[in-house]
Amino acid sequence: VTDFAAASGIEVFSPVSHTLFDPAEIIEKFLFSSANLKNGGRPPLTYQSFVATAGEPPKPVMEKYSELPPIGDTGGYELLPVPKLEELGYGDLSQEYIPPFRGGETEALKRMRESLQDKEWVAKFEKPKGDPSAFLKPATTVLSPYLKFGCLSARYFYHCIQDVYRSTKTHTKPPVSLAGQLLWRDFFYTVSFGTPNFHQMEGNKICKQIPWRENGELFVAWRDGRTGYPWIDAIMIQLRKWGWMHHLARHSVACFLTRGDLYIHWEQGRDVFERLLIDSDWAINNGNWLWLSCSSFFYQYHRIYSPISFGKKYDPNGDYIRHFIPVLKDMPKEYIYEPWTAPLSVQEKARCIVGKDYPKPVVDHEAASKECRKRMEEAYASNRLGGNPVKGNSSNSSRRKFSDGGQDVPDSSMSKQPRKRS
DNA sequence: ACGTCGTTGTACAA
DNA sequence: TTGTACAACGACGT
Repeated sequence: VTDFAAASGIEVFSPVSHTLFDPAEIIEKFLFSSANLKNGGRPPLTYQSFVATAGEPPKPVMEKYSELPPIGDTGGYELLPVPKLEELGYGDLSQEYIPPFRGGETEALKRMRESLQDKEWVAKFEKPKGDPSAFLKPATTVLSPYLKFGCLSARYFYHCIQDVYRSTKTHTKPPVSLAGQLLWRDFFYTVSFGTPNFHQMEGNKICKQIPWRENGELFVAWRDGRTGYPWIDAIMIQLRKWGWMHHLARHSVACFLTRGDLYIHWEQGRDVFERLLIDSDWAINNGNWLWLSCSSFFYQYHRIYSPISFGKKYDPNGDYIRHFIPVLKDMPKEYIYEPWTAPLSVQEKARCIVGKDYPKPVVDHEAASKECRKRMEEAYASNRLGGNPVKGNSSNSSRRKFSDGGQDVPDSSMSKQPRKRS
């Protein structure tokens, strides 16, 4: 677009303002950090090294906007109206269920202020401790869609959080703190910017090469919330209806689809999230799928979320499941996470016959997860044998590409390539 | 070359 | 609530 505009005499102004930091600058700084003189321009691949390199984010350029900035010289091209939903390919979605979130900057600022008002909550925020089954009042801010669409400035949000911290005695710290969540966002932007083919397994140097299984039937069951595991299905139905689920709920279903149970390619799950999430973000979505599938960033593939016990520990009564899967609403809590174990008389009384009103489980979690662990072990072993020279042996060929500005520099048509501030 | 440490597993014991 | 086995990865920094 930039090239086209330049060739057509259209003025282009691209400040870095969507993220806290300029990803290109972070990569540059990391290159010269003492321990990494020979890293070849690779972005920092751990959160810690990212935070250490990044330091404190710059202040927002402005805190108040009295009007939209003027549109520059369009070089004689006419301005088109904002496209309609149908033109964006969303005409087929029915409107029978209205999701609880509203768009826009006014809504974003209101939502942010409501969250930040509870200073103790902000100061004590710890991401892994949230309750993924909370849906009446979500355990997080749900500001991600507003950040994604530019309704809320990440820097403004960050500095408002810092203001709250200044007014409290103690506060949590990155990576778990609320401010730490914004740093995670920048972490994924930076790695995605500096990694060719970040959004796929093939040709992605930081991604484990894993022979995922093709299985259309299992994939569709997962996508449509028909796996027979109520916890998994409720999450996928919430995704379809709300376009949003709690972070740990996303973990549950992503693990289930990939290394935990179905052993299906993370790119397939990524596509579903990309399409249905109201906060879907190229860098963050791909980054988290790489993470959860143990393809990059995180490698403890024997740590598998249980589709039964994980949800149960937050919501033993199964209220979340009952809300999103009404057919299960009268299933006694003893069986709601495993309805196929309920005696037939119980199923009849609950008016929910497993296999008829609600699906039988598509896989046996015990057996499937065991098989997945084995497959992951094999995949990792073959990666070590040189299937994917992530490190070591072919150091030159794999590293030079980042630094010499050649063909493998991130494709500007794919990544949201930040420009230097002008 | 090697030690440290990593936002978010589970089941079980104490 | 905290600690342990399970079985053991890789980025980073010294």
